[in-house]
Amino acid sequence: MKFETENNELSKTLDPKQFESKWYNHWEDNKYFAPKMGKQKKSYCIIMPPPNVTGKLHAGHALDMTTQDTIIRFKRMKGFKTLYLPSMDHAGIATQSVVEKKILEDEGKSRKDMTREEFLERIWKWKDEYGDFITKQARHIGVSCDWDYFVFTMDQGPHEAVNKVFCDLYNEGLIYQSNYIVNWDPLLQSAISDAEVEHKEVKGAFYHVLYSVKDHDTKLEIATTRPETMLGDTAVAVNPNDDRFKHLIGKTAIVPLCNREIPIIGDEHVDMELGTGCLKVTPGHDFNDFEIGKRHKLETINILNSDGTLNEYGLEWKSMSCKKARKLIVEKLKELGLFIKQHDHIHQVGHGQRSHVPIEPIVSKQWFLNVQEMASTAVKAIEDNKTRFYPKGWENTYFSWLREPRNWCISRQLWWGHQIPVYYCKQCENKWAAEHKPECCTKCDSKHFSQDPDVLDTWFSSGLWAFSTLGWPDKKRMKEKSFNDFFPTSTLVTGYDIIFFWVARMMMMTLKVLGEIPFEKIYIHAIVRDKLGRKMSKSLGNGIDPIDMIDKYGSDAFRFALAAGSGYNRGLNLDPERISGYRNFMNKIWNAFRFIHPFISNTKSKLPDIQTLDNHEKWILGELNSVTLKMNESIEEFRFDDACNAIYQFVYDKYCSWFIELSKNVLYGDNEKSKIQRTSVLKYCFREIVALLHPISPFVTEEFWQYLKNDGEDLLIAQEYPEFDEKLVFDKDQSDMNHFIETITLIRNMRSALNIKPKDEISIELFSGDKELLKYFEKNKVYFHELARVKTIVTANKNGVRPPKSIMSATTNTEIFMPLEGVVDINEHIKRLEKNLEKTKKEFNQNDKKLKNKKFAENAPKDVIEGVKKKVSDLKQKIISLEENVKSFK
RNA sequence: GGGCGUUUAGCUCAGCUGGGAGAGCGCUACCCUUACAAGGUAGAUGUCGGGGGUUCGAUCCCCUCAACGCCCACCA
Repeated sequence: MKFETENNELSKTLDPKQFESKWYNHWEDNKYFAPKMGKQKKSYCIIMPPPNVTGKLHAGHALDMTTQDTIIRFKRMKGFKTLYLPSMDHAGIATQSVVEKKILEDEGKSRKDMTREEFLERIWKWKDEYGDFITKQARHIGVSCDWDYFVFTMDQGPHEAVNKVFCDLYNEGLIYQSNYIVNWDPLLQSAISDAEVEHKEVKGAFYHVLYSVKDHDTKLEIATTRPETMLGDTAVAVNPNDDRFKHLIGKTAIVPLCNREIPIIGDEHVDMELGTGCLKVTPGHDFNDFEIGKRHKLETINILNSDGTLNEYGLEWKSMSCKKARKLIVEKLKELGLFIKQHDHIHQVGHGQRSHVPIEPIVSKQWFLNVQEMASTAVKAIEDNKTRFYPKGWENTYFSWLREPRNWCISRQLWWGHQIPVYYCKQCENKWAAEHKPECCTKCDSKHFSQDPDVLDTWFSSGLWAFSTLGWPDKKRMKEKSFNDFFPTSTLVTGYDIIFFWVARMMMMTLKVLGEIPFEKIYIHAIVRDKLGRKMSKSLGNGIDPIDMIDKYGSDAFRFALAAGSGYNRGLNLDPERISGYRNFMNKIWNAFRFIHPFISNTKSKLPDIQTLDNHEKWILGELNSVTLKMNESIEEFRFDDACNAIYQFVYDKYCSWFIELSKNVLYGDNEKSKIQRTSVLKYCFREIVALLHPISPFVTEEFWQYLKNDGEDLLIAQEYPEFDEKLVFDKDQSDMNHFIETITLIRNMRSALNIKPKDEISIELFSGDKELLKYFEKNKVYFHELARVKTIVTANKNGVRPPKSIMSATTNTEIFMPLEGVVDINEHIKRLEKNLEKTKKEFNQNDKKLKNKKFAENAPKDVIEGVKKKVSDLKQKIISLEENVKSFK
């Protein structure tokens, strides 16, 4: 027992470091995380959204993992066969950049100085070295995943899944190669998908330039934000309904600078109101223009190199960046007198999600996945409630992405990733897809063939994650991993920022490949921000490092803070102060435990016979029972905030503040029988508290369990989760106790207001119309002394004679009189009484008015009317007694 | 340009299908009372963003305005 000091006493403060890693190792080493069939005879599976291999645990991961682990531990205790499957993503672009940068820094070598094989070897080496850093950190969070199931997206299993799916979709014609305009990231020098483009507001300008018309003396004024792309213009377009220009359709315009002759065409797309009504068409570098180009069979000219600089079409500006060229070209146009004017223009420009540089629309040969049909199937699955979003509102985000999908560009010009399994024969120009590297060409048997150099978008393999992690497509592996038990998985837990990156794609791919939904529920949690609601970022330096927090406050407190902030909200503003608050909470529980510890060692954990329970015991068990219900319901529907509040309040306000305090008298008293009974109730409640809390804060609760468990009982992680019990509902005891608490609080309030020293004892007289309640007070005389230092107490019916010259206060059903003793500031007391009176009268009037309102009486439901009636009569009584007391002093 | 969301105590937020507003932290006063000062007891504070409407009754429903935030959209 590590907590005991030299004197064999438990230390006053809880030190999480004493047991966190101890318990994690113990759980892991003894296979407590492995799926095991429990009483539910059903399984429950969550797949961890794979963190990037380059990653360091950030607050978002911590929230992700905490909510997942809470659900898993809850379900495990409920008796489900649970699997929390840990995984990791190769994160193509991110990882390749990191490693490239590192090699450049260390050795001054770029990727181009190496062969593909050499480079990949280096990445794998890097991955082996740093790759499981994040999984080590995850253990500090306490994730109860079965590490035997760990999968990396580049492992053999997922690789086979990727290849199989690719080939099937290819053979079905859904994966195709096409020359199409794509988002080109000039820094990565790769195509990226639409989802990876972020639009940012950029201050630019409209440049007005003159194009001359061949054999015609008019000049066309064209407005553009990108004058440099005129070098790739292959048409000028006007709206065919535009009277200003329609006579020019069919004529030829001449592009300045390169003097290319291009047709003037009519296209409805041109907005007559915008710019000058004349549009330069650059099919090679603009999405709209590309479409126009297709419609009019225009030539497509690519004026850019893969790094975003101008190529030979750039003439004298060749090899310059677009930005630089733009400036010089504008100057040149000015010289030539072709420049009219420019004015500022703020517009949205696409930037690479990873590289943060402006993306260039470029026409290139890429692989695409036709998602049209898959998308509508995925929409339907949610519409039909086959899978549900929690909170439901996120459906809209999902739908908005899937209802107008553009085909997914899945090829990336990178080396790190799943290489596209398409092969090209050098002999016969055959092209085919194959799951396994072929021996020879499928047509001509030639051994001279090459594989497509591109790799797949990282999200392609992630899209298969719901089933490739469980062994698919290999029958043997699927059996080993109990595929049939765990697929479809139960709940997907993730942030809203990847609803379309990941959730939508898993839905599409899984429905397509297996014809089933990937998961039954989708819980979308908040995005973690700093306490001011700002995104955590490196540049702001406002990031919260989970490991720091765990170090400072303990994993349990950190987890509790995250859970307490998680419900159906979209943002979680994490303030370290809060974590520290919950650290205090953990310490509070610890000290409650320290108090009961000496009494419970020889006590049974079993609940005593209900018949023998006294009022206070029934009360606490009733309260415990409600909390149990609340916790079960809340976790079930992902309202972790409610669950945390419920247990927090129970522990602080019920168990510690009242039950333990009320128990002292019993425990230090002489009645052995009551003592034993009270001890077992204290212990029983504490065991339940610890069990209820375990899914949220696993370490400290497991530690407590060691002191609480019976001989032969397993660890807490393997115990059953408490359930609501109808036998433990005690309404009468609950309401009596509430009156009691109210009365005690009021007496304390009076003491405090009158500046009576905490140690001084007082006498009081209680008047009430409720005989039962008076009896209850009589029975609890001793506690008035314990809790409010009341020396003598007299109870009387409300018709009794009030003591003269007494300080008075009242709840709605009890009047409290405190005879004057010593020097008390009467004026102060009268002031207080009058304030109270005013407040009570106001409340009375409000309710009375309502009652007198005919329409209220006609329309309001009976129970509401009854409630108001009762309130009015109680308040009236209270007013009378307050007034009398005021009078007695005047 | 579309869509979504937020606006409740000093701060961060809860308030389910309408019956008179809550929590945590912070703050104030008094207490080192033998579980806990990472604590105890008591206390203060809100025109529930503005305006209008429906209703006997609105923080909750409808309309409108405002502020802030997020997402989507092909850069004329």
